[in-house]
Amino acid sequence: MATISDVAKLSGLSKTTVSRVLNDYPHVTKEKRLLVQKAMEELSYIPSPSARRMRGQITTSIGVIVHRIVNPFFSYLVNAIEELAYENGYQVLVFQSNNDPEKELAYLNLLKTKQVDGIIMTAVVNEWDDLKEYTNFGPIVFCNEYISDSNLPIVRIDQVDSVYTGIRHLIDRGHQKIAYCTGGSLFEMDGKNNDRSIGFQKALKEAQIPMNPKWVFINQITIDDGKEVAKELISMSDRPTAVFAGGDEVAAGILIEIKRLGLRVPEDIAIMGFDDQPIAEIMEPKLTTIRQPVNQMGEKAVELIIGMLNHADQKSKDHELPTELVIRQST
Amino acid sequence: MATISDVAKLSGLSKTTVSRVLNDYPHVTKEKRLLVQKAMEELSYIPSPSARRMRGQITTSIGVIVHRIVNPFFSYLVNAIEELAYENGYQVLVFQSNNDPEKELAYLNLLKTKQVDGIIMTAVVNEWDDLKEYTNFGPIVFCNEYISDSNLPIVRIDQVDSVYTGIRHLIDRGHQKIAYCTGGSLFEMDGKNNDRSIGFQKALKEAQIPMNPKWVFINQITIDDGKEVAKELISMSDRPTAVFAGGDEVAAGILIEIKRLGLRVPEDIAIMGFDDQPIAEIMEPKLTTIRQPVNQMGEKAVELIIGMLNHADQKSKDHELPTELVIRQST
DNA sequence: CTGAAAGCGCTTACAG
DNA sequence: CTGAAAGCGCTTACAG
Repeated sequence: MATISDVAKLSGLSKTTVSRVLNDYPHVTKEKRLLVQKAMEELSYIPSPSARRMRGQITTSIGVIVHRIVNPFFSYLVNAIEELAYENGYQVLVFQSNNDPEKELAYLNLLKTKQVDGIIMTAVVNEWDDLKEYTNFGPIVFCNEYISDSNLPIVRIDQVDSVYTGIRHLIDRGHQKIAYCTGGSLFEMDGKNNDRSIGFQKALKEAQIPMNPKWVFINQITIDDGKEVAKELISMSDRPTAVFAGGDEVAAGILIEIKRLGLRVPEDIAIMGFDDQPIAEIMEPKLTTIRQPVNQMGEKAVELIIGMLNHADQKSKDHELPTELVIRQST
Repeated sequence: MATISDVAKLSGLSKTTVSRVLNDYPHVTKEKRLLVQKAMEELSYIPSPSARRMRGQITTSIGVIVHRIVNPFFSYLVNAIEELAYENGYQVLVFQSNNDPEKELAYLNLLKTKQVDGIIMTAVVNEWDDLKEYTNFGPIVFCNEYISDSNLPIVRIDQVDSVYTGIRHLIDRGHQKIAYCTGGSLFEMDGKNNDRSIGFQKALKEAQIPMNPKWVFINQITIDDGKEVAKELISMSDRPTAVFAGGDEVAAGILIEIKRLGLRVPEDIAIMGFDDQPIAEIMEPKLTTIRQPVNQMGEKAVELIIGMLNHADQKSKDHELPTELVIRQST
């Protein structure tokens, strides 16, 4: 590997000058600049990122914290992030927090040690109090999940309104008994799941439907979780006629199990999901769902991070992207 | 951030000694070692990876080249890799080559610049001649796709036998007209897809069934690709009675479209997939498929890379993991 | 506009 | 067993 010294030697100039053309420093004469560039070309010189990093300079990697990469919503998000990052010369590290606060902190710690230059949090499990110290060590952006009560930029959809719209759709279809599945837990006071449940309650209240706590299912994430929900639903004496799931995987699980148990969708129980993952199109009947603009979300987050790395001012903190109610056959 | 000098100062010892305890160098007295450790603790010292990297030493990141992360087979592979890597203190970078040879080389180039310490290639698009120069710059391991005619370690399943078993299953069910979908292209002389087609031809030959080139579909990867295949299949005057797809996504696409067009599976056309992705269980009828041990594959690859980074000898080049024929309802 | 020198945080001969 | 010093490949005051 050629080093900066080799380039300096070959071009007959100093390392300083070479470094200057490397970093687009203004005051270098055209002739010297060309000499240097020619030498770099000839030696197929690539500056050592480790050395540059150590000097606290240019950086080229972004960490993305997800709950789990095998959830299609997250893999599509990572896909969008990786593609735009690549175009900008950045590499992407995948961090699976798997709902473990310790793991999340361990990943954030990589910001301290300059292993990554910035972090996109698409999942968040710690409290803001435990998170905020890391903001001193590099840019952090929320994308998907978030803590409103923070000073970080947020890329998100309007959770309140999206869920409100979904529940309204169910109500418009004549449903009064509506079950609700969330990936979150009880007692969240901030963030995505909290906003969603506000949307849920708003729609119910508006239609003067009392909420039945027995029909609320927390910590529901996977297809298998959905199957369990379906079993519970069916065993109830007072059974809901519709169920809203916070993710298409859970919705799919419910759908599969309900059909297996001999009931019809949507006639006996209507089901709607969230995200609009490929699976929504595959189910029979096809899932009604709320489409998230996953590519735009990922791209916006990359844009923000790179902007912050270049010390651009963040004009606005909140970046809200539009969702869309996709009505198919399950409602 | 505390540096090695801070630790040296606080412990009253030299940087050399601190560095030695950091790297488990043998000849340090217990007392001094404890002094150093106490100082490190007190300062919550974390060695700078950039600096260590620059000295050509300990490294902590592994790149994984995949075709595209949104393919569930790859996201499960990355999941397994990330988890084991995390346990060993390594970070994982996701590189999507997206079938682009240039991108693949750009990623491999990160090995040269020490941005990653090793690379797991789960996808490979370049020829060995263009790849081999990179082997000088750090460990590379094939996992999933591979080039047999190379000197790199390979983690793989027995492609020949797996496909052979699949096709045999179809033949045993009475099928003689069998279509074949592969993600590869024609004229591949080495690697996964070549081995698969050997398995395909072996099974046919053994049953004395001539191969019909019209029933071979190349470059088939996504659900949408599968739908197209189904349309073509159905429009044929001499139509196959069974189709083998090299991935569950393609198989799912075929299944969906065939049903939509009013034919029955497996009565009119039997379908089998490959991988055993979650989607296989979701389809109706459920997909018969070949299960790949995706977790084991990812873990084995990490194990090999870390071993190589620690300069352990690679005893064997080939690591073959078992597959399983999972018979469900689509055949 | 250009360069010599110091320094980033480590490791590694070399010497004792 | 331990340490002073050189060096990894860069950047950045400082000086001219």
